[in-house]
Amino acid sequence: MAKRGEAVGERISEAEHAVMEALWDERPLTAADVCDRVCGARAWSMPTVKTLLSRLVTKGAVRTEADGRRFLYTPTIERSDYVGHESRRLVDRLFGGRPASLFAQLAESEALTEDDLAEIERLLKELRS
Amino acid sequence: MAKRGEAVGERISEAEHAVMEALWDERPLTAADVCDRVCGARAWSMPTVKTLLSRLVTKGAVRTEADGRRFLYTPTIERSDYVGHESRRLVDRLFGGRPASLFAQLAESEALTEDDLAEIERLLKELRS
DNA sequence: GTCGCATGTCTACAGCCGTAGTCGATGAGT
DNA sequence: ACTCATCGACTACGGCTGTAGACATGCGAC
Repeated sequence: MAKRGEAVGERISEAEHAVMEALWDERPLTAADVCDRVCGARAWSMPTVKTLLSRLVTKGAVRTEADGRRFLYTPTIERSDYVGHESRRLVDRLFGGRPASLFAQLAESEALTEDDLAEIERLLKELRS
Repeated sequence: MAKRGEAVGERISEAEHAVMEALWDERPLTAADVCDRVCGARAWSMPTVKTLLSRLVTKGAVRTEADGRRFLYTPTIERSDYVGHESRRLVDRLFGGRPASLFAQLAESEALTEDDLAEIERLLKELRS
């Protein structure tokens, strides 16, 4: 069994992630706001969004703030942290922790466009400065 | 609901992935062989491995071949395909499909060692040749 | 003051995942 | 031939995930 994380370490599922994206895009949001942003794309109903939000609150990834009788939801973890965490997880799981292997994989599978290459080159130079 | 893939498109879970790694490392293997390779690290029992193997067979990720009364298990999908698929999934989900953003993220979070940078630089040059 | 609508909570339920036990069949040794 | 160890198949079960219905409650309009 995977180790159970502490405060912010709970795994965020795919559906929950969609809700997080909405909250990262703009915060705070009410449940209705979130539904406006995701119910179209995922064909969800309000109850579904409510469930996901409360699960996220339970997991500690989202915080609520009372606003009259309703809640305003705010993410407690930042997108960059989440993204960084997930990226490292992938690199560890599939590339033995070596980011260069990931890069090689992307290159080999021709997933890199000329723009990507140029951008990466630019970043590399920047890092070397 | 996520779309249900056809022949080889079924999602492979984390535990199943560990079994796949063993099979990618050497094939074909019997269930006992697989257990030898993973039961230590994951503290699994034989029945667990058997279950995972049959689920993988059901999902079409592993093929069996009779050998007397036992089975020899062989992966039907290659590791590089799986790894490429998962990488692209991550890039799509978290980086808007732009690999350069992934790279930027890794750089920013200081997940790149000097060796990684050198290696990536080398690969870049190679691609440009 | 009453009624309805908006909102969160609780409950539900099927399917997948992690983990494992049990059982029937079958090949191997005696 | 008989027994025993193996091996796969079937069954199990609690937890998580995706999805949603029912319900209580309380603000806002009249």
